[in-house]
Amino acid sequence: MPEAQAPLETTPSFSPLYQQIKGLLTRSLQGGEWKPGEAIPSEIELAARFKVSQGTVRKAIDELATENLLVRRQGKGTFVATHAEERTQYRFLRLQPDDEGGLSLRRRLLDCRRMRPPADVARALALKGSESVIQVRRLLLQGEQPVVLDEIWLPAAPFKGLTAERLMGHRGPMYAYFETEFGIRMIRADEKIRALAAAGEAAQLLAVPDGTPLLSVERLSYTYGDKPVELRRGLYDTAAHHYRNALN
Amino acid sequence: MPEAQAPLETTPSFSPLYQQIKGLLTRSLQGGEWKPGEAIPSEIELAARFKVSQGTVRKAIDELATENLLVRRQGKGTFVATHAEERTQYRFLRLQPDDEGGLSLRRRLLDCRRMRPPADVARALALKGSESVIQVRRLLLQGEQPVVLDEIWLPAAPFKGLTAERLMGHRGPMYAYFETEFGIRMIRADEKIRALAAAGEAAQLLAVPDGTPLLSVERLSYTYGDKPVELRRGLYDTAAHHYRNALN
DNA sequence: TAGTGGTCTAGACCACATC
DNA sequence: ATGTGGTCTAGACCACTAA
Repeated sequence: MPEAQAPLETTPSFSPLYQQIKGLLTRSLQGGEWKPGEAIPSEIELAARFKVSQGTVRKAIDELATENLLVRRQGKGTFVATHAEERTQYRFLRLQPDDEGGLSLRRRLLDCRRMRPPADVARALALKGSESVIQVRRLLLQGEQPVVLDEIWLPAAPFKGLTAERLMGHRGPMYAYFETEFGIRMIRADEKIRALAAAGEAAQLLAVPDGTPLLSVERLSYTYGDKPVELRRGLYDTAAHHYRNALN
Repeated sequence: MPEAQAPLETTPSFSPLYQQIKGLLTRSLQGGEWKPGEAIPSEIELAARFKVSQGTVRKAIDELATENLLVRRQGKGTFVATHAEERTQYRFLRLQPDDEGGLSLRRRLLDCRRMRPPADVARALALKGSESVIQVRRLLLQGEQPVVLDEIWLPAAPFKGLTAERLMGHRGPMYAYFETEFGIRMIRADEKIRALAAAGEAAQLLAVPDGTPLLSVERLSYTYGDKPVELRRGLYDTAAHHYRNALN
């Protein structure tokens, strides 16, 4: 017979049980109890652990799945999302070739160095005054044609040990590398997009004339707990590609 | 005692009950049984109508709510979504001023005329050879500064009677006007974004020098049944604004 | 107070994957 | 055969809104 459940926590402020469960699951994810790609315990198991019904656990997991923190697979289990096994790669890159076709880009690492962050970078990453950062620059090429020039800023502390050689060495998405090597998983991002004219070194690297209009994409990526951990400034040559966005 | 429910439809192919309910609800929305802004019947009522449990109706409504076709309001009911009463207006416009502040734009109608569609427009709107279109052009201004130049293409048939005078006359979002005047509601859209250089009339209208990099935003909007009903080509001056996008 | 959506439970059964 | 997620039900109670 359904009875009002005992409150799971003696919090004074009200929040639905499944939200509390969701919080507990998030904490376990954040704390590394289950790693990217691994299965989390079954719904029944979690229900027993938290002393709630399966339906309540289910609703919590449902929300985490729509937020892309978890992935459900019928018959197999529920897994921690990972950038390593994305469907078509590129979880966050919205670039598409104009002529319907798959996007397959080669990477060319330009440089990777540790430095004091410019003021705006430090502000975006919410860094204290003394913390340094790692700057990575790279090109993405379609065949021989450069399409994207990326400038990536990472806080040096959590990415300690990141070097050009190691970056070169890995296969697959950079975000997958961050997961396995540094235990940092990007869960969402905000982008600011504008148009600007190619100039100087950027124009040279992208092999376009000075003054060519480029898409400027500034992406701030967050891990668990809404903590910003990556600032990425991309210049996209949209001569043969476009940025695709679905509005729902 | 829970029993396997009788199949609601004698469809040979399997689909969950709540998906079938969702389909029926969508058909009612499409058919205009409930109009934008109106309340749909309560969950209990719908459950009785469809001879399923409230939970099943609930799940169907949940999905339609996350797709922004319906809006739930606790204690009041479930309502058909409308562009008329959006939170911050601008359901689809992702433009934001660089300095944190609200976006408030004036509209200036440039022209509105009926014509044979260019081939690419006809293709995008999936028009037969003989159908004509209405082209609307307008400016959006921040104070005295033009920020957006829109070129809007609509199939003439469903928008029969649309004139410059009527467009001028209405208040509120254009999409709200389309709902009340023509019974056409935009439910989702796809955008293709690129950078290009201002030229000719567009540069003049936006009051920028020739060659100024602009954001080109091509939006194809869909009504119920994934039917494309509007092609909008916007040129955004990103000198003091940017296109904001959240990646989840 | 009545009506609506929101939460929670318990249990049955289905679909899928694996052994 | 077993275990996982997925669907469906029936019923109780909570939170919010409006008369």
